[in-house]
Formats: sequence, C-alpha cells, structure tokens
Amino acid sequence: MFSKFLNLDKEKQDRIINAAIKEFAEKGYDRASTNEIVKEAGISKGLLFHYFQNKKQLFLFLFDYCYELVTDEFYKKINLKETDFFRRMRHAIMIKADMLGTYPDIFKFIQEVFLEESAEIKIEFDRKKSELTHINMERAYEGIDFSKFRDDVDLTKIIKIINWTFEKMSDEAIQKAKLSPTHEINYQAIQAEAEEYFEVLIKCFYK
Amino acid sequence: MFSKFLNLDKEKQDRIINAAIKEFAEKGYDRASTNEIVKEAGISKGLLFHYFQNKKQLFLFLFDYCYELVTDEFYKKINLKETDFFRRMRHAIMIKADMLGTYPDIFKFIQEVFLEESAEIKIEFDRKKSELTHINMERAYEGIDFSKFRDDVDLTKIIKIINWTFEKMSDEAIQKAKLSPTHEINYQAIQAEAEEYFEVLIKCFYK
Amino acid sequence: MFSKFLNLDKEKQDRIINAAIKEFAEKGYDRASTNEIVKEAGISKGLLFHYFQNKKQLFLFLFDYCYELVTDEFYKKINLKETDFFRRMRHAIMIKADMLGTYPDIFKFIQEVFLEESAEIKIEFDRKKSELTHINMERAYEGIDFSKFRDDVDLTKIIKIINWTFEKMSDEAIQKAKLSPTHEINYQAIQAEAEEYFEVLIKCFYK
Amino acid sequence: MFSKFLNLDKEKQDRIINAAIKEFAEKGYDRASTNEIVKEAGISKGLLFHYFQNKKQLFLFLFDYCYELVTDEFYKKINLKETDFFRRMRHAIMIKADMLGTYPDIFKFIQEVFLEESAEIKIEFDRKKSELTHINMERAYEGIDFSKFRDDVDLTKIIKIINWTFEKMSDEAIQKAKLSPTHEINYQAIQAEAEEYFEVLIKCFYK
DNA sequence: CATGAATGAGCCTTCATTCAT
DNA sequence: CATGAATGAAGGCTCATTCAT
Repeated sequence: MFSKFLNLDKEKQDRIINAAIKEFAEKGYDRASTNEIVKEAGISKGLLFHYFQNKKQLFLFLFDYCYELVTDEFYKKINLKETDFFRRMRHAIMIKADMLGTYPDIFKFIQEVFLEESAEIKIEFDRKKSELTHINMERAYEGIDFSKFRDDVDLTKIIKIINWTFEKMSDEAIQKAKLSPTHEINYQAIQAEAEEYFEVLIKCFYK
Repeated sequence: MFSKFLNLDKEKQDRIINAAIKEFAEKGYDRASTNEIVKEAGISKGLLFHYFQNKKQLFLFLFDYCYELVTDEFYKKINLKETDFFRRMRHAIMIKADMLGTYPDIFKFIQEVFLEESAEIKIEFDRKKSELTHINMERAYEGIDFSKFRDDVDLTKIIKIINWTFEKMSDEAIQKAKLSPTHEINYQAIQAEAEEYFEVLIKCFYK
Repeated sequence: MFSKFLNLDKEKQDRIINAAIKEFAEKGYDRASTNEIVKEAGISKGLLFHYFQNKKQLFLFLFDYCYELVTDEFYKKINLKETDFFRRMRHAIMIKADMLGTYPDIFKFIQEVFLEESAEIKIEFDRKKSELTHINMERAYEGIDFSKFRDDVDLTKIIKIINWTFEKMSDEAIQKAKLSPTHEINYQAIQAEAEEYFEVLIKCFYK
Repeated sequence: MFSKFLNLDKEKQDRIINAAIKEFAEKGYDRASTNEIVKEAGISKGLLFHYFQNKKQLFLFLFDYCYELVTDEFYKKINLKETDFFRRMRHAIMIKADMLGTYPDIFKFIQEVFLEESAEIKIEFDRKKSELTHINMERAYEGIDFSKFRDDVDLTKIIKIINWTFEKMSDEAIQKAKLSPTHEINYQAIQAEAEEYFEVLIKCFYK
C-alpha cells in the first residue's frame, strides 16, 4: 500500500510524517490543508499524492504509524512483572503522561482521531479506534493477580468500571486544560487525583 | 438576538431548524453547508443570513434550542419523588433512551456538538458543553437519599464513577451500533447490561 | 423627483440625510450599505426605496443637498465688499476651514464624491462636479479689483494658476493628514503655508 | 513574492496583467471582479489566487508593475542634457502625452490608483502614491539651471506652483475628454494650451 | 521520481431591490 | 405610509486532486 513511501530515505519520511501529523493535530481532518503539509515538509504537491493516493489514505497511514509507535513504546516501558492491578495501572498512567510530554503532536493527533467525526473518515476508523482503546489498557493485564478483587461481582465489569474511570478522569483534565488560559495540563494535579480514585477503587473493589 | 427568526410562523421555523440540525448532525460544523441547509429548508440563501448573522450564530442558536428542548423534556418526565439513587438513575436512562428514539437528529446533533473540535467553534462552546454535562445528570440528584452509600469513601467520587460508568456504557452502545449493519441501537440489550452494572455498583458502593 | 421625501417632517428627513451622508462619507459609494443607512436612520428598508428609487438616486439627492447647503453657507459669510483678490481669497479659505469643522461629514462626503469613480456614478456626476469646482471659488470674484494684476499676461490664466495652487495645497494637506497617525488636519499649519504662497503669488502676479 | 507568476511564459503573464489592469482601470478596486479578470485572461479561478494570494496583492503587484514600466520608459526618453526648466518640462509633457497614447489602460489604471479610496487599499498605497508623485516630475530636475528664476521669492514654491499648474491642466483635459462624446483627449489642444501657460509662467517666474 | 501549474466546484457572506401585508 | 421578509446573483477565496513536463 504505502511501500513506495516506506522506501524513501528515513529523513524525508520523517519530514513528511511530522508535517502531516502536526497539521492534522492542529486543524483536524477537514480543515487540515495538504498545501500546508507539503510546504512544511518541503516537498511538492504531486509527491504527496504520489505516495498517498489522497488525503484520506494519508490520514489512515498516519493513524497506523502513530498507533504502532505509541503501543511499542508503551510495552517497552511497562513492567509486566508487577502483578498488583493498581500498581501496574499507576505505572501505566505515568508512562502515558510521560509520552504525552515526549510526543505531544502525536498524542494530539490521536486525540484528534478520536474526536474526528468527519463523514469521510468515520466508518473505517471506528473499528480501529475501538481496537486501540482495548489495547490501550487491557492488553496490559498480562500476569495481573486478579484474585485480589472481591469475587461476589463480575470481574470484567469491575475492570471496565476502573478503566472508564481513568479515561473519563483524563478527559476531564484535558477539558479543564482547554478552558484554562494557558491550555496546559497540570500533570501533578492529575496524579494526585488519580491517587484519590485509586484509594476509593481499592476499598470498594478489592477484597 | 434571534427575535427576527422567532417571529416567523412555526412551520417555517421548524423547516429551517430541522434542515440545519440534520446537516450539522450529519456533517459536523465545518463540512456542513449552508447551501444544503437552505435547499433542504426550501428558503433562499439570503434569508438564512437574514435570520442568523452567520454560520456560527446559527450553530449557537441550534445548540441552545436543542439544549432547552432536551432538558425541558427530561425534567418533565423524571420523577423527583424517587429517592433511591439507582432507581432514579434507571429511570433517567430509560427517559434518555426514549428521547433518543423520538428526536434522533437532535441527539445526533448534540453528540456532534460534543465531539466538535472546529477551531472556530471550540472556545465558546467548551464552557456551554461542560455546563450541560453537569446538568445532564447532577441536577437530577434532588432529593436523593445519599445515606445509603458506604461512608468510608468520598461520596462525590463514587457518584462520578457511577456517572462515568453509564456514560461510557452508552458511548460503547452507540459505537457498537455504528459498527453494526443496521446502525440501530439495541435498547433492550442496553437496559439489560445497565441492570448488570447496577448490581455491581450497588454491591460495591452501598453500605 | 424627491417631493415625497421633502414633505416629511424635518426631523425624519434629517435623520435619513445624516445617516446616509455618514455612511457614504465613511465607505464610499460602492461599499456604503443601504442596510446600515436604514438602521442608523431608524427607518425601514422599504421606506428608503420609497423615497429614493434606488441607491444612485439617493446619492444624487445627497449631492445636491450638500452642494446647496455648503454654497449657501459660504455666500452668507463671504464679504463681497472686499475688493482685493488675495484678501478675499484668504477670507474664503478661512470660511472653508471653518465649515470643515462644523460639517465634517458633509465635507467628507463631498470629498468622497470627488474621488468617486464608480462606473455607475461617474458620468452623471462629472458635470456636476466640474460646476461645483468652478463655483467653489470663481463665483466668489464678484466685485474684485482685477486691475491690480500685471497686464502683460492673460488674467484668466493667472486666476486659474492661483486657484489650482490653493486646491493642490489643500489636497496635499489632506494627503499628509491621512499619512499621520491621528489623521487630523493641522489647520494652523495650512493657514501659515497659505500665507507664504500668498506672498509669492502677490509678488509675481500683481503689478 | 510574485516569483511564481514571473516564471510564467511572457504571453500568459501579459494576458493576466492586461486583463487585470483593464478591469481595475474600468471599475476601480472594489467593483473590479476577479471573476471578470480570469474570464478575460482565459484562466481558472484558482490560478489567479495561485499567483497572487488575494485581490489586494494582485492590485499591489499591478501598481508596482505599472510604476516601473512608466518610470523606466520616461527616463529612457527624457533628455537630461536640456538645462532650461521650461524646455525640459515641455519635453516631459510631450513624452507623457505620448505614453498615454501607447498605454492607455496603464495610465487609466494609475489614475484609478490615485483616486482610489477603498479602505482596504488606502493606507498602504498612500505612501506609494506620494512617492510616485515626487518622482514623477522632481527627479526630472537633474541638471536644471535654476538660476534663471527670479530670486526674490522661494524657488521651491515656484516649482510647486508650476507643477501643480500642469497637473491640474491635464486633469482638466481628462475631465473634458470624459464629457465629450468620443472620450478622446485632444493632445494638440493640450499642447497649445500648455504653451500659453508656459508663456505666462516664464514671464512671471523667470528673472 | 519529482514538480507545481492548473482546475473548478464549492465555501460563506453581502447586497440592492421588491412586494405582500 | 410603512414594514421587513424574501430574493438570488455575485463577491473573494480555498482546496484536493491531476497531469504535462
């Protein structure tokens, strides 16, 4: 599919990828301009469409690229030896926060993908997005000691509730950041808040 | 502000409102075309801008319109005499599911508003959206008997977790519907799933 | 032609005239909006077109109105007993400067008329404009003692040169004002400069 | 800035330039339609904005283009060896009259620029225009023998008066032409009139 | 492989003018 | 007289995509 592009020298690939991610992250799918992308990447109009048939394909490629990059990085860092659910989750959250600092554009792009409702894009992405969500946390449960959870209720439901809690918590943090004057996310505050939720969840869901 | 428009005969108002809601719901703010709206509404280009100064104002009006309609309807139906948290919530979910069937475009539009990231719209809407979210459920807690909840953990956190759980559950249902061939939401299945979560939550969060 | 309009009560007439002059003065013929005029005048769209068939007729009416007002005022004030050409001219310049302070919109409007090149307006106004120019100064020569001018050259040419000199001088002053930050015309400086030109012209053109 | 455009083959450049100059000359900045320009030039809508970011930039380019063309041509033809002020000026006027015949649209466009009051254009052009005015004649004074002028009055004022005289004379000629049925300028008549003014000015301003 | 000129439909918005009330 | 809803052509401009070179 994108083999032509992948045969390019890495430096040019990166220039194009970064330019495209930045533009999509900033403006969203519809408003993103291929013109701006080629200008930023320093390549010609035609070339972009030579490698990626059209805007949609480019977006699709970028999504897969980011998906892989983020997931790889995450699993390289996560400690699968830690068997306590909450300690593992705490670590995962810290890793995510860290990556958000290292690859802000990529995260903004991914966030953009999740918010993107552009009709042209929606259907084919919805499956991908739900996959990614599942992986985001659930794949990370390898080796977890689930026996600590109370066993009078359905474990999978508890896990879902916990995940949803932290997803919503981070959504709220992003939302709050958007309303603040600096638009900056206060990671320390999030961490602190997360700890408080950890406490509640442990009390209610552990034996 | 929109007094000119509101003095129109109801039938024409509705034609315009419905056409606009449909277009925005389908395509999102950026891609929605005022051309399509006037064509669907059967009015002239100029008239739309006679009533609503510009696209943004139209969107704003529509948001307020839908907000009011949905909220009014909801509070007319909800039984504030029911003091049990989970029974009240069960009722609220049923009402919402009902309204989703009655006003599908309006709900799609509201959902669109919440996903909307168009730079032109974002800032002024973010506040409105967060207000609406708060109201959506929290205003509905009037008269609730909170003494039933365990008191070894922060009550507000529990409430948040519960709300988030049902929000995410319904998000997932919508998501699932979009991936199905008919795009139809299976309300019965949702109801059943909700009951299962109710059970878990009651067990864990009530005394 | 405009008898319908002239039968209105004076107050309404004035509201309309002032609103229209202001709009045309500010934006020029093309960019001036009849919408703004009716809004400012507090009348309905239809009424404006009831009195003045269309935008062009309104502009024409306004021109005649301003022309008359300015000329009347000027001849009321000018002292025709003064027979010395330059003293008379000095007085005329002072009167004009005065009126510019009293009726800034009207003067801006007249200036606008002179600069207006809008194809729709041009032809029918060119004659009027050249008439007005002639009157502006030349009608004011009644009773002037032209015997003071040297008689080895054509008197009419001298008069033209003198008029042109002061016209261009004031054009330059307006131009200079436009380039300054405050956009304000420095009348004292103009007066002073005029005196210097008077001196030159008297030396060269009087016997 | 306009390098894209300047790399085009000359023939297409000319088609665009001529179409644009003609449209602006005829209708003025505001009323000029980019639609008309592309139609006349036989190019697509997009292409015009590919070369010139927007209408204003196009106008700016055209101004510089005309300015250069006219000035270059003028200084190629003027004889700087002639030291007599009035003989030099007579020559300059003849050259200008000549050029007006060769490039009527360009001159109409330049005249248009000078009359242009469109708010969008005004500020950035006012400086340019005043520069051009200064150059128009004053740069042409190199090597002039000013000792022939009477020295009991300020020389710079005399020069101004002379320039203004010929500027106004030519304005009047253009004005007269516009009122005539054929719209044609009678160069012979202008020449003759100019000679008469020369006589007056020489008598009054030379020693 | 690479360029960037060229396309043209589509975008939102403005506007003078008309006409039923 | 007076209103203001209604019209629809025209405005400047953007954009993904194509194609001759």
